[in-house]
Amino acid sequence: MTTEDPHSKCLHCPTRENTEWKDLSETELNMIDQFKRVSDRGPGEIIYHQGDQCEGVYCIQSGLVGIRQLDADGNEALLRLCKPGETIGYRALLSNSEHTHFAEILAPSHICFIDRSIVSNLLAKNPIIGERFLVRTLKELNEVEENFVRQRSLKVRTRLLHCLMVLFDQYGSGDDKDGYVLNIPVSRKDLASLIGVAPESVSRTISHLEEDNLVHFEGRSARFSNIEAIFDEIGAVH
Amino acid sequence: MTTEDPHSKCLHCPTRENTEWKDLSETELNMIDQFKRVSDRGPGEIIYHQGDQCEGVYCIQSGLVGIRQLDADGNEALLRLCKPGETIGYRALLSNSEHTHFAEILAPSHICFIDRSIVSNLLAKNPIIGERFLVRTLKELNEVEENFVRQRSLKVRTRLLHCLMVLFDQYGSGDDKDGYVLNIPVSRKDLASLIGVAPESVSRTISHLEEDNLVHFEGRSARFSNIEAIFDEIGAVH
DNA sequence: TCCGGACATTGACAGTGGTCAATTTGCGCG
DNA sequence: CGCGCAAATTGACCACTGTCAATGTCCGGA
Repeated sequence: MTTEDPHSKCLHCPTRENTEWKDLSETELNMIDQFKRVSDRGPGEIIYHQGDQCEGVYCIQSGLVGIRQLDADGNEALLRLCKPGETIGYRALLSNSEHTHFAEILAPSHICFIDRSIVSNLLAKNPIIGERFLVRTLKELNEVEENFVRQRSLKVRTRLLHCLMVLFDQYGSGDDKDGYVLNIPVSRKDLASLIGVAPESVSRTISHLEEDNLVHFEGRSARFSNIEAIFDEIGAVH
Repeated sequence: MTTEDPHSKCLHCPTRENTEWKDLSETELNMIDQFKRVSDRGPGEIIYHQGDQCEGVYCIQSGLVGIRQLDADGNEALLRLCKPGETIGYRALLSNSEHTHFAEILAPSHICFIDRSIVSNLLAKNPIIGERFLVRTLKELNEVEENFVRQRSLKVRTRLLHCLMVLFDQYGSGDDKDGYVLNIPVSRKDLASLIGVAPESVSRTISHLEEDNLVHFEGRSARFSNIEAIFDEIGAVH
C-alpha cells in the first residue's frame, strides 16, 4: 500500500458514498487520512478478538471479512459477512465496551484502521455520523431478528436455498448461458454455520438439490438453472 | 387514570431514572406530560401492529408487554418481554420505517403514548436522547445475537433452565422456606416460543425437571429447590 | 352451577438432523 | 510430481423434537 495509490485517500475511496462516512467534509476526510493505518491482510488473519478492548474501527476497503462469535462450547459461529465499504468494530466503540465478536479475514483484504479518538472526535463534531451508525445498528438488529425467526420456521433445505439467494444477491457473478452463477465466498463449514446446522447436513442437502436439478455445485461455485423454482420454494417476494 | 395520579406526571414516574428519558429537563418532561396519552390496557390488546406506520413511542408505566414477530407461516414468535420503564416502538421511529414487530399486552398495563413529533423534537434539541437509544439498540443487538448463538449450541433442557433463570432474575418473587419462587409471567406456549421449541417439548422437559427434583412447577409458578444444581447445568459445557 | 373453549399435559410416532467414522477430494508445499 | 493435511462428501445410526391426537385441567360466562 503506497501513498500514491488513489484509494489511500478516503475522498477517493470508491466505497465511501454508501457508508456511514458519506457526510464527512473534505477536511474531516483528510484528518482520517492523516491518522488512519491501512493494511493488507490475508485469509485467516484476525482483525480484532472477542473480549478485546476496542481500539478503533476498521473500514473494509476491499476483500471480505467474517464476523464470528464463540459459543458456550468454544465453537466459532459465523454471524455475518462484511463487504467493502462496511465499517466494523463500531459497536464496541459506541457502547464503550469490549468486542462481543471477533472479525476474521476471509479473502485478501485492504483494511483501514481508524483510532477511536478520531472517531470520537468526529462523532462529537458531527452528529450525523452518530445517526448513521444508529440507523446501521437498527438495520442489523432487524436482520438478526429476521434470521432468528426464519431459522425456527424453515427447514434446512429452505434455509440453505434462502442463504444461497442472499449470497447471490450480494456476491453473485451474474448469469451464464445456462443459468445464474454464484461463487460462494465461504467454506462449507461456514455456510453451515450461517444457517445454523452441521456441515454434514449442508453436504447432504446440496446432494439433494443436485438430484432435484435445482442447483448445480462445483466446488465453491453454484449454478442456479431454475431460479424461479427456487424462489417458489423459499416463498420469496422478489 | 385520573390527573391526580402522581404517576401521571413523568417527573414523578417511578421508572424514569432507569430509562432513556432520564436526562430530560423538567421543562421537557412537562412538554411530554402535556401531549402524552395514558391508557389502561388489558391482556391480549395490541399496542401496535407489524407493518403499521410508526405514530410514536409507547412507554410502559406498569404491567407487561410482549414483542412478537410473525414468521413465514403466520405464527407469532415471542421475541422478548418488556417491563415497566421500557420504551417500545422506538425502532420504527428512529429508522423511519414501519413496525417490524407487534406489541401485545400480557398483563394489565398502563401505557403512555408519545407522539412521534414530540420525540423528534426532543431528539433534535437534546442529542443525549439519541445517544441513549443508540446504546439501547446496541444492547438489544447483543442480546439477540447471544440468544441466537445459544439456541444453536444448547439443548432444549438447558435453554429452558437458562430462560427460567433469566425470568427469575427479572420477575422472581424472591425466596421461600423451600427454595426460590418464580411466577412465570407467560403461558407455556410463549415460554416455548422464547426458547424456540414446540409447546409440547416444554411440557415434556418440565416433567423431566420435576422428576429430577430440579424445579417444581404448579401452574405458572416454579420453585427452584436446588438452584446451585441449575447453575451448574447451565454453566456446564454440554 | 354447569358448560364451553382455551390451555396444558401425555403418549405415540416418524422425520430431521446431529454425531461418528470412513473415504474421497482438493490444495499447498516441498 | 507426489506427499500430506484439511476440507468435503457419504453412509450408518439414533436421539431429539416436531407433529398429531387424545385426554385432562383451568377459567370465565351464561
